[in-house]
Amino acid sequence: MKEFKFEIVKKSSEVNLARVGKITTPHGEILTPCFVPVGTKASVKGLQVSDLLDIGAQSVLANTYHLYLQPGKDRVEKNGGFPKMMSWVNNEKKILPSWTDSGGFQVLSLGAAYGTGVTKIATSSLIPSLSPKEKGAVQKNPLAKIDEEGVTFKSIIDGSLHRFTPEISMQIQHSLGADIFFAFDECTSPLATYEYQISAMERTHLWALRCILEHKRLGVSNATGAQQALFGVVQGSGYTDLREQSAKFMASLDFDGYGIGGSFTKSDIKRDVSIATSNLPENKPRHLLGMGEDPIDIFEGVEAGIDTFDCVSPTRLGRHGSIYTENGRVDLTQSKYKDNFNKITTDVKSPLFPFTYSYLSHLFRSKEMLGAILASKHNLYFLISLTSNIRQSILEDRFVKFKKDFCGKYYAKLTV
RNA sequence: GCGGCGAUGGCGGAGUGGUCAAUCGCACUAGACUGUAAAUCUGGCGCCUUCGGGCUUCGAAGGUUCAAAUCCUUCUCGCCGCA
Repeated sequence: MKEFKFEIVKKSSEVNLARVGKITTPHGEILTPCFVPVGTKASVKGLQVSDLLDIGAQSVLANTYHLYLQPGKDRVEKNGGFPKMMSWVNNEKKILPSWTDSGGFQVLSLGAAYGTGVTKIATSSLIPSLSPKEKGAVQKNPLAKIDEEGVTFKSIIDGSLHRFTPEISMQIQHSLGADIFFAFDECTSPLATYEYQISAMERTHLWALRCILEHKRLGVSNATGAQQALFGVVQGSGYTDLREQSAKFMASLDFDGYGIGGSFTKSDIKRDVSIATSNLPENKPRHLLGMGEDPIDIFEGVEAGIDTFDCVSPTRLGRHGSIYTENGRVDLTQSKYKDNFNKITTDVKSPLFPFTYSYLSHLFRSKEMLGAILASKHNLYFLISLTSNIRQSILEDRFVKFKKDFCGKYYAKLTV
């Protein structure tokens, strides 16, 4: 069986940290930079595996907290792991590369952020001037409570209590059977104080050690029998000193690769990711956890030395009626698209190629599920293509021009 | 023709003397969404506004009352029953 491996295929001739790479897993290769579709509950919402193959998806990422709650780790294990369970296979029926997230994001989404409208990206600079949304944030009845040893979650399904520790997250992820999985970490709120960011980061560091020990103790995946790769997660939020400290600590541990996690201030993402990657070993892959709603985040992530991205935005935005176009993001539910009889895209490979704005507008207004499906597939196609084109542009030493051309169009004023 | 019931904002439908520009749902409209609590959520939705408030509304016209979507009279229209 193939072992986990990462090779740098080419370093960018134009941008310091950017590189083209290849991750080898027991279930195949992932060419980087690339975008990883999120299939939280072993389902990329709205899409079949054949759709994912159509649009060039190389791997899929599922979630530990959600699959643990439903259908439960034992059922997933008895299904042969989540990739086999969802038939994440190529045309030769061979299982494809996969990932699981550790539940660390739910520490934020069900904890400090729960019910507040706070997201991991702060729109304004950290503490002094909060956006109205953030000012109005009032925390009540969080579903996640953190202590030094782990996190107690209330089930989002039935309110029952569940305990996650680094060890338990490792055990669950061994049952889920992904090729690559993440250490259990604490994703903090971008609004937390500096003092809190330090204590949370230190806790995440201690948990990282425990994850490595438990992973070694557990050995190969109980679901697949394959050796899984464990990625440590760099924290530190929007503080450069903490990002550096966290990256150096994680780099000192024996991880197979690294996730850059936690919260960011929108304008500082590139700076903070660069600090993290600069302090990580060059010969190991870096994944930017949960980032990619905005194409500029992907460009800047690549410039900051990121190899892989995952993000729920393409499917969530698509379900909610927004699509990416080369001229920017378009909200198909706006009234002006009812009578727009232009084709949405000239790209024959997009699932939206045959259709007019008016038709998609109709699908969303009449609440036909096909609208959400098509838009989700299109958005994933858009981001997967974007990362693939970025890869090609680096190989051909024209990344800077590609970025300029793309962003010039995407961020110009909409004229649809 | 007689009797009964009904007519409320784009639609459905609350309200049956004062706290009603009028609950609520739908539709409409704008916004949000970055390791999925999300096929979701938030705002607006008579007219005007210096956002304090002002103005005109509940089939039509009159009337009672300090006060009417709510009570009375007539009319118009609709539905049901009897001829």
